[in-house]
Amino acid sequence: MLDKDEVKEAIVSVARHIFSRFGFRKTTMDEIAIASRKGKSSIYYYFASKEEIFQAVVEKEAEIFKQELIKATNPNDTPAQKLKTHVLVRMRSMEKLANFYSAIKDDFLGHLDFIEKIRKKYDQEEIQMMESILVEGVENGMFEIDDTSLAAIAIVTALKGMEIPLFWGVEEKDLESRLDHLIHILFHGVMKH
Amino acid sequence: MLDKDEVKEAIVSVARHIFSRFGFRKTTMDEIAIASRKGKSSIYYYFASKEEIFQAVVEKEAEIFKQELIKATNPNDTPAQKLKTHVLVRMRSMEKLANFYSAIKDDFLGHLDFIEKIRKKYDQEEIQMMESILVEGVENGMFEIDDTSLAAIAIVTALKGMEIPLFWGVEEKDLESRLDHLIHILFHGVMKH
DNA sequence: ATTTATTTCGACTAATTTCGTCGAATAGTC
DNA sequence: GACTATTCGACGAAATTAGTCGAAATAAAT
Repeated sequence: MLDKDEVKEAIVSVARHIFSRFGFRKTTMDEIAIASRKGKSSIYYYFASKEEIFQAVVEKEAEIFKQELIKATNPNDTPAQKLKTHVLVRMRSMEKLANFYSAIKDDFLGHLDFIEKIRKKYDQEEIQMMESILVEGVENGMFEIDDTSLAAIAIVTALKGMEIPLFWGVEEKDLESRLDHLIHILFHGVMKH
Repeated sequence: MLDKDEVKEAIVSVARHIFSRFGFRKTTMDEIAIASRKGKSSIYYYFASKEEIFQAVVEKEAEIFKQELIKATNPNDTPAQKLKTHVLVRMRSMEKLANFYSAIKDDFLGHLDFIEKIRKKYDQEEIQMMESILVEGVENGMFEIDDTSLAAIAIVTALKGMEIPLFWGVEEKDLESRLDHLIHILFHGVMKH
């Protein structure tokens, strides 16, 4: 017999696909069921509601996002290299998510409070990652920062600011050059001279 | 005051955009209204129903398609050139429509009989265009065809067959080579030797 | 084999969404 | 001011959809 979790995984994967195309509101349970080759009631055997499926999808996206950041981190890199890699990988991963987020951006999702929770949790984790890079840089004398905690928050916040144009379809070239600028500014504002 | 037809045009244009993204079923009148910066009732002032808007969109697509074929026709070309141009322009225009058709392909549109009517009308017109090319070719001795009417139907039918892979996402390279083959076959089966 | 637990599904209902209507309000014209 | 053209909010009817329930089917356990 197939493991229950595997079935759930499969449903989430199918649902992610449909949510990416039609957003939350326009995606129906019947569509998810049919695409999963199941009856609608069978879907409810695994998930209590449409929101619960959506939550699983969002959590999976967030987890993949985090893993990509971790995977890209080479422990042997200098802190400066780590910082640059982090920024670049972050944007590349975000681009992959852009479809998904632009599909759901018109749905009113304010009533789904788990989204805010997930966002905060992963925010926190990314800030931790960033801070440990900064701390390492300070320790080996490469960076010069008074309050690494505040600096980490500031940098992550700045990076998040750069997501926004992704979802509103700003020209990519413009985006790349902005990214270069940001990296440049980060480095020359942060490197010991 | 703005002309009534201009407002209708604007609504059709907005609607085309939304239909392309969500298909017929998932597109709501409210969305069309909001995107047109109007109340929903105002839309009904110009169109009697959602179907009527959709019909206008389909007719516009068909008309643009036809105009592109006409525009691409250079009267000074040889019939052989005209035939080749027709085939190429047809596929290029079809590619532009592929989004629209793949968006609505999952909706059950069998109950909208005007679609069939429009299709038939433009079918007829394209066959006429094709036949006049063939006739011209026969008259100046370039082509050798017994029944140009039947031949025109056969060729247009073959071309329509090549639309299908467009909507199901076959590899483009494969498509291009198929197109080359078709043109090649058409010519060497049709040119007087 | 029989019982028990797991999984699927069709049919149904309640809640929501959406179409389309109507009458009133607003703006533009004579 | 009267008259027409246009917009809109509120509403009911119809359709769609989320979620339930019990029964059927399938697999596991005894």
